[in-house]
Amino acid sequence: MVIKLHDTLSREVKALEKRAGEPYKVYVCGPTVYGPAHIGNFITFTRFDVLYRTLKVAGYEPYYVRNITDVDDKTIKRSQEEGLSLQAFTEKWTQKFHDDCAALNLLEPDVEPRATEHLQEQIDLVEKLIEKGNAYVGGDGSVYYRVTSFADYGKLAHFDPEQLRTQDTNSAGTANLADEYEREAVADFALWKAQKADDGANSWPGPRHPETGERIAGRPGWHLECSAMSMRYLGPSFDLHGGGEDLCFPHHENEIAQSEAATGETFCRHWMHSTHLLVEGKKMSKSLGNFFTIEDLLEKGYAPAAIRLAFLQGHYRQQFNFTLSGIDAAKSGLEKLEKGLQPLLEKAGMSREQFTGLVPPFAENLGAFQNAWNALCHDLNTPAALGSLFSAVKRASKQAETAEDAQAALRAAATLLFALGLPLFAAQEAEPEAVEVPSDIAELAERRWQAKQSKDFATADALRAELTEKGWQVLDRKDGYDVVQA
RNA sequence: GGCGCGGUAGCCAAGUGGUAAGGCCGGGGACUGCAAAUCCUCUAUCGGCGGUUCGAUUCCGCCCCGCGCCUCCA
Repeated sequence: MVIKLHDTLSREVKALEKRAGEPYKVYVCGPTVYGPAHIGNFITFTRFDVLYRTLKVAGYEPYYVRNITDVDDKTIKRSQEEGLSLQAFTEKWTQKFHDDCAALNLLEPDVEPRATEHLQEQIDLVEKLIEKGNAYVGGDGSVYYRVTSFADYGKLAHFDPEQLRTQDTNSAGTANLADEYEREAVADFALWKAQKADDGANSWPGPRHPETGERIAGRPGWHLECSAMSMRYLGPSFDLHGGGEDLCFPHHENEIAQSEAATGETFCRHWMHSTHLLVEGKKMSKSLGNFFTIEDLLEKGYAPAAIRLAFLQGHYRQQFNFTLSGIDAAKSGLEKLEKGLQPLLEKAGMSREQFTGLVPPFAENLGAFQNAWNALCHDLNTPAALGSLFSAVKRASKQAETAEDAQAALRAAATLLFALGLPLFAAQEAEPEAVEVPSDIAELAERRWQAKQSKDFATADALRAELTEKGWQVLDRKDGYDVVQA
């Protein structure tokens, strides 16, 4: 099956081309580990996870690289504030990131390179750019990329190069001239930042100065690590590169400039960007109280699978409004899917464990689930896929006549659920039990049961009302009853 | 200012030149003494005004409203 995706560079929905005999090479810009990632970060990573899974199911044999940026202004500053070494600090947050990824059922990338572990590749790249005339040492001793040396600069973000060169204010309206003496042009960006006093111990011998031949102490600039690491693991030209929409410019634009100037080859054939989310209708911010980490949501009692489903209810190129009530809705939806599959499991003679143990993909007709799959293949349309998935579960239950039918439908369902990364039947361990029923409540419930047994419904109803008032609910069974908190 | 996106039922959200998927919530019904659960079922002419067309929610133009990037924020 061919997957089609919108490409930022051409601004078209294009078929992804798998090169025979080669894996499909994907690079996604991972987190900068200076604190807990928030749901905005994770909706992006979840979307790329769905892409990765979909590529797997479709037979693209994806090779997925997602980096960890563990050196920049923020990581250095915060580690110093906490009195930790950069390494210890970033390790802590990397671990936290991994925990959250696992909670959200994100598959691990094939490689997860860290910036500080690939300094040599970055230094080599800078030296090559200096050598080719694309980079220079600025007034402050840092190495800058000469934007005018790259004719295609601006092609990804579709910005006018001339305007970029001459733009003297940024979008906040502030002057863009702070370091005009350090750089030749305002659009030039740092490849290697010369050591500063407040960098502390976070300095490495860098590229050689073109005149003195001495290594410039400092640290890599932003953008550089992604060029160096993507080419290290995927080669000078690979298939797909992605990240959040904010990375389109300047980050990805600069990656292209660095990489293509150095290699002369097309850096990447397809660019995918994930639109930012709104939370409760507003841009997420701490002051508005709508800023959430995964941990925040888990502490509020939301199930990770419900969070994931809520993420997928929106299309990756469409502005999406994430809400807490949306997670509740997703939770109900998840339960509906599980209940909807029950008749198929029974007909197929399959247990829940056997079902969740199925390892897709299955190369066969997807039957009722074909539409859902088609939606995923068409620009990763997860909302449409989910819509079709719900319909398909219902339809498959009705249509399945034999155990074989049911089994085939379940394999198809498992394939779709794998692609979406939705773990069903996983939340069972969260059963209540722990809640103790107070003795007075238990006594009221027992009296109601006795009243009911003796057909004294008036008393039974009165007792039920009393229990409800106290926040408890009686659920009758054929041979008894349960008492739960309302 | 430059580039771009969106406005579809109470909420979330697909989609199509020929009168609109799905999910949540809510209503009605069936079934249970009641309740819960379950099952069935119901709820939109697609921001406004023009144009093209046999026919537009879907194409074009204008307008209104909301939003994103151009800030080392995914």
